[in-house]
Amino acid sequence: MVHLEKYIDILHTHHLKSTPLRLELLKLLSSKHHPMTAEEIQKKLTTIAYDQATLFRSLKKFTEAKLINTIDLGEGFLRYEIHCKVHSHHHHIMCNRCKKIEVIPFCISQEIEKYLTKTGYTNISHRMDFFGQCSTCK
Amino acid sequence: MVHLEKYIDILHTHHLKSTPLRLELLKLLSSKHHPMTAEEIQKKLTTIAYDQATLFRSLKKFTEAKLINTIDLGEGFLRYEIHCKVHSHHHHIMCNRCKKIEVIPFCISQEIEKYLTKTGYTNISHRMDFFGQCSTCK
DNA sequence: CTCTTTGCAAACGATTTGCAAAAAT
DNA sequence: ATTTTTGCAAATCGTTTGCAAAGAG
Repeated sequence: MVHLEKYIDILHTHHLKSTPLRLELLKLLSSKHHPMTAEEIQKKLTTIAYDQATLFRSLKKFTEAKLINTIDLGEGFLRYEIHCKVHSHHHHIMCNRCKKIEVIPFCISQEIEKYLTKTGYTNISHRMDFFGQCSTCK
Repeated sequence: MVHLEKYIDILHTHHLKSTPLRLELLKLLSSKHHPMTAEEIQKKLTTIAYDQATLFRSLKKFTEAKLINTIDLGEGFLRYEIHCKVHSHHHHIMCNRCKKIEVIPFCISQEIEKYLTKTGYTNISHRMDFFGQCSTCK
């Protein structure tokens, strides 16, 4: 109970009420710096009872509050990853074969963003994902 | 009839049998260098009768044959664009407000691909999409 | 003639929704 | 006390599938 207060605080700071599921979800996502699917989350979150709909609602709330990032690697479902200042802006590479996901800890969008700014775009954001065969699958 | 032979040829070159839907679909996608949704395609393809399932099957076949590119901008549905050597490798920017999609005619992935190659990845590909407010929506 | 493609209707799977009850602050 | 969150069940929506009939080469 005692060290859950950290997570209660985080939720409150983000204007989210603290509930059993939200605490466990935040704890889980904080422990893994890895984009998890809803299914993976459900398999891990076995200590409490909750409904699937509630999980999706919490994930949406967390995303809106920028507590987590929603990641779409074109798999047909979404992944969720804690939004952490330490690994701030990064990208991912997923292995074509084993589906392992790794972080690419830097970005290279400046040239395109400069081009887009000149073209008249504002408020520019981007998505950039890589795919390839990892060294163990080769 | 006569100038459809061009499209029949293209289909055959790609080992695809020529059918009324495939011809019209190829003609439509060739006329627009723009990533269209299945719904948009259906609204345009009114001269012939066909089933939705057939359309999706044709889109999948075309993609496998690399006649078209399937594009996922995270909208919850896919878009399809003719695969054309003239605009070969490019990316897209979509306006946050009006959803207009424009082509970014160049790429900047070399630095990351070099990094990934060093890390042991082979067969690297990527996805890169930009989002922002366009000049008319500003 | 053989293999591929089609139409139809039903299935899919991730996510969302309506609603009334329960919980958080 | 008020607002938010939950559980349940049903719905949504883009896309896919099984199957037997039709069409292409």
